[in-house]
Amino acid sequence: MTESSQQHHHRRARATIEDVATAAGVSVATVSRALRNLPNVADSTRSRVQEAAERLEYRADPAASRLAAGRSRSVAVVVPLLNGWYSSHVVAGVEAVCAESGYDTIVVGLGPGTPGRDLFSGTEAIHRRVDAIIFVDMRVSEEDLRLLEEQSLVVMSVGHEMPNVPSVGIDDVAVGRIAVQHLIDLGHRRIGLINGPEDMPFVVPHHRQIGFEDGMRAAGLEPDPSLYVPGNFTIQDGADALRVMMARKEPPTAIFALSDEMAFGVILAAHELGFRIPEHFSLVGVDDHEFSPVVGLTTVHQDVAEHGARAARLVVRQLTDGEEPGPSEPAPVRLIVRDTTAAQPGSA
Amino acid sequence: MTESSQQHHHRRARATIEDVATAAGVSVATVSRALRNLPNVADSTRSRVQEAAERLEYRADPAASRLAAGRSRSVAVVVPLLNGWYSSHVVAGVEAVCAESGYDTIVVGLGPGTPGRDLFSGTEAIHRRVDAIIFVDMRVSEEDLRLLEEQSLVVMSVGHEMPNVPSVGIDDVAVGRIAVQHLIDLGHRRIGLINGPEDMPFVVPHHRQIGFEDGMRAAGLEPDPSLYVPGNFTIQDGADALRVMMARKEPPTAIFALSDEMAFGVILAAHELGFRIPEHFSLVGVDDHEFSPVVGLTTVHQDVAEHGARAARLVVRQLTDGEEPGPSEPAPVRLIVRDTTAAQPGSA
DNA sequence: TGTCCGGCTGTAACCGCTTTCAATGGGGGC
DNA sequence: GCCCCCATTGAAAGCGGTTACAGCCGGACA
Repeated sequence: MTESSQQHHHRRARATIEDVATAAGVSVATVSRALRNLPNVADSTRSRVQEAAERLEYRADPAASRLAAGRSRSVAVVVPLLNGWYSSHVVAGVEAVCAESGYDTIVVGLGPGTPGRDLFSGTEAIHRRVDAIIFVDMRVSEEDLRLLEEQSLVVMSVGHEMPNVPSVGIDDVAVGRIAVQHLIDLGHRRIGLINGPEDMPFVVPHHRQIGFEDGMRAAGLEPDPSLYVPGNFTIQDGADALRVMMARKEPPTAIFALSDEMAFGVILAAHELGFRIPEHFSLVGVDDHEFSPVVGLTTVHQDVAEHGARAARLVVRQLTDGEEPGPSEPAPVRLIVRDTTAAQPGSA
Repeated sequence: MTESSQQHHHRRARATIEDVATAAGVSVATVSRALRNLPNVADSTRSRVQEAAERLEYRADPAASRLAAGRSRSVAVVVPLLNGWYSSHVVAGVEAVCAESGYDTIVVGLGPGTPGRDLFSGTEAIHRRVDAIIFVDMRVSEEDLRLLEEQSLVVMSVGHEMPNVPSVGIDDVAVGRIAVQHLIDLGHRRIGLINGPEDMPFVVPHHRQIGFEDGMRAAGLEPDPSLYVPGNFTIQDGADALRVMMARKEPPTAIFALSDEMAFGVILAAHELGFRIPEHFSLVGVDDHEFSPVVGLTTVHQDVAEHGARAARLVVRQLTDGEEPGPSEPAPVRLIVRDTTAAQPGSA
């Protein structure tokens, strides 16, 4: 091997649109149109351009496109916690359809853990960085929404309804109703609720509670708030809640936990306390976490990744066709009966 | 309210760098320098510019900056599964430091679930989209690495070592050794291993297995491969593995599961099969999952979010100072003894 | 056969910032 | 007091696309 042959082959510099134009014998404008499948390009021309592009391994520089076109072809997913079960599933769903549609997915963690941070201040504000923002489980102030509006960003919410913002999520009232209905059908009357945090006005747990109470009343039962124990959606909260409930004179015969993670805590604490499920009490959760089938947890299933996917689809459609999404119906949920619920012994 | 007053206040169009220049009475070049804290700007000038910028609510258009500067100020995190425990924690860590350093974090899911997709093909190739790529738990071909190299992208790996790529992760051999050592110290001799997948040559489980075997031999014990059960790191795999192990004539008195999720499966199956832990056998996992303290699982702790953070810091530093990271030492791990391990009854 | 129309293309003006290079001016050294 | 040097600043050339606008040309229509 001679000196001259050694690795002098360092690939030509990245081809620009001009190179392609030259190679195809057309103008850059035509290349641009041809490659983006815009109309008004003769078929023969288009294929000639495509060939040239392929041959040169041409890829449009996204920065240049963005600058010229004024659209970034990327969407931000803003979540309180990037490694939470719910958020990470939503992100996965969003990313899948964004990728498919040619959008970049940029994630932003904006929880209690990141105090000073917000989307608007600082050099690194969201400004002009993305075409759309998908909020997951976040409350956004009117003021902030107005700012986003002003930048004509497409906004979407997952898991939390906000006025004037299209959202995807489930009917949380129905979730509560379905869960409690199942327990009532099994003959349970004294049903405990492992609720959301008690101080903060989150709407998801609130709705589920409403559904729970609706369901009770529909069956002619009066919900007993002394059987509500607040929780923060962690497994530990579930475990703690069970201890509190079982310390009562008359413990519930069934428990509705607002999330599977809390239900897992219940299961653990039950083992420790010597209770057996469903012999001693029934338990139903919400989510259908990956672990739920394994522990046999009866739960209200929701397809969270699909929520993200759906949100992303709506966003992409709006970005593409300008088609504003109407008020969409809530994503489906369904009860999955497994091994943690059984008929209340004393009942019919 | 008269007709003319209605909402005609639509905020002035976004200020450009020129507006700031005019407002501050300097040239755009000076504004650019002043706002990015470059040297060679008089203090008085700088503050005048800053004031003007603030007053006009000026934010540099990222697309324009990117195009002009040739750097995108964003990094890609490529993971096999966006909603896995490990990946989502790494992503969280990466995002936190990227945000702090003014980088966007764009996520890419590139697992078995997304067959045709790769980083290089298609219009939406990674090309020129990011300054750096952080691979999480991914094997990347030499060929692909060469392509990335060519684009002079900074590359980093988390959780998986590759030749010629700086990586952050733990010493997986040590993990195996630590876990088994603990069990041996407790008097266990017949120790089961819930391993990685048996067909695929993943290095993480392999290293942990090596460590496991090293530890055994160091104590004068011969590891017994018939006590190895393959798994795929899911809770279900753990449960299944326990059943297999316990079906043996001489079941192990202790089990080392290569991940906490698999260990959870063991705990569940144990309940079902009527085994008590640690009375009937000891169990140690790896990860220190959020659930582990709650179930009392003894495990080898690793701070996964911190891995991501560390990787991001290295990347940012390299991007900023051009300082290539030397071979860094592995992140620390430590044994956390909780309730699933105890002395082997028959031992000293 | 002369217009008109519509499909294709090309020209060139941006998009908004970074950076090179040259110009300017004041202070220190001699 | 003069000259040189360095700290500041500005002018202008990109960065690599997109797109409004205008030109060209052949067929349909009268």
